[in-house]
Amino acid sequence: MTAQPDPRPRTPLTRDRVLRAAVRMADGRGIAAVTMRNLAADLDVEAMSLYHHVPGKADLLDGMAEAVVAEINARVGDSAGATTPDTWRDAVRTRILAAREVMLGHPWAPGVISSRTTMNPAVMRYFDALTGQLLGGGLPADLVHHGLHALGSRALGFTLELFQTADGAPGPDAEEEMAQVAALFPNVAALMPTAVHDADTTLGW
Amino acid sequence: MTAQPDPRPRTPLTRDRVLRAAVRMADGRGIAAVTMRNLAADLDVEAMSLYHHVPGKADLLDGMAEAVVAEINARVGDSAGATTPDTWRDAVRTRILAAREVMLGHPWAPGVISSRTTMNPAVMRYFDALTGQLLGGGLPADLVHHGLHALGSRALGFTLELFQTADGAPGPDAEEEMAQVAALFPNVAALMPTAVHDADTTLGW
DNA sequence: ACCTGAACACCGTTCAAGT
DNA sequence: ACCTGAACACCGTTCAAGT
Repeated sequence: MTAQPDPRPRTPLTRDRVLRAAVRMADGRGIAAVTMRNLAADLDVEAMSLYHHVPGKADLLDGMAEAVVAEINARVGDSAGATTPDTWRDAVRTRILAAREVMLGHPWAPGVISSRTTMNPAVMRYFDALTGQLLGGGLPADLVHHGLHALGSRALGFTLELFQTADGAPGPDAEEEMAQVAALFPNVAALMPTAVHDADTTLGW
Repeated sequence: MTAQPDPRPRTPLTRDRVLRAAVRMADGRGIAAVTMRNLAADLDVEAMSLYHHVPGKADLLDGMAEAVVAEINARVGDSAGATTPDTWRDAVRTRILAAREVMLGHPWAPGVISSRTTMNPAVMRYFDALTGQLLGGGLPADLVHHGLHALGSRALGFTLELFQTADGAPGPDAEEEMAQVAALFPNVAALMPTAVHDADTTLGW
């Protein structure tokens, strides 16, 4: 018997399907695995087919960043309405925690988002809503502006960690390492007792 | 006449020479031009020779980041001594302005520094000195710790800009674009008058 | 010890051709 | 319109060989 061609035509490729597959692949196998070729294979398609739905790799990354922030926007949803001087603190806090939670599900997103140099609509929408909530709270415009700068990436729920040891998890001789670091960098070492208690509040990178 | 071989042996390759060439190349031709092959050609050497002085591309980037921060440390130099409650503000300000100035000479550095995930000694030294100056000023440890977090990359003299239009320079129809943005994102637009006056205080990216 | 040439296993992307 | 195969012009890196 000869093989029958599959009667059901496979679901057609779409920019949206491509982006969704890219996000899923980054979640599961890391951002480095997201190559045009891998992504195509994952979609059972030739690499070059992707170019009919996405202009190129750069646009793919832009789209992935946008998809994640859109996920945040969707989660905050209609609860992101107007604020008053009484309610803005909770509203902003809720928003940023939502962002943080979404980022935790896409650990590659902070890196990708901050590597994109051009603004994207979802991020714009996010910051616009956040700004609206701050202004609604009665904060003067210049304070809001400087506040957003001061918040930096924390406004999107993540922190760019400058401090990070070479080996992620503390090894068996962590104490000895600590002692060496303390000797070389006494001032930073003096901060350690303070730093430990909220070590779990930062989102890695 | 037959060509005589150059009697002077060329200056031997060195990790330091490799890093210096990489920094110079990134300054002049952008970080994207810094490939192992380009770098080797620049040094009149075969690409594979680099691997005798640098373990790989990742280490090269680490080294470049370290070189730039070391340049900052060297510039601040001995003026980075002890502070008192009276002097710490000026000292910290001077330090950060020095960092900023060095970064302006290496526009690729912020991107590279924040893309490196492991700590490097020069950055550590920088933060240790900064921490020392803050503690010397009499600030309590927990405030210093949170302050460093709040400062984020600004402590190193640069800001990760989230806002940036697709086309760097404002084009001829910038006003029309502005109007469209304002309509879509009214809250951010409300910040514009505040934002303009210090537009030149941010270090691009 | 240091440098080289060739090769390997990848990239993103273009092009001409298929359906 | 959408997808394909082959090819182009690159990457970083390994290896065996030269000096």
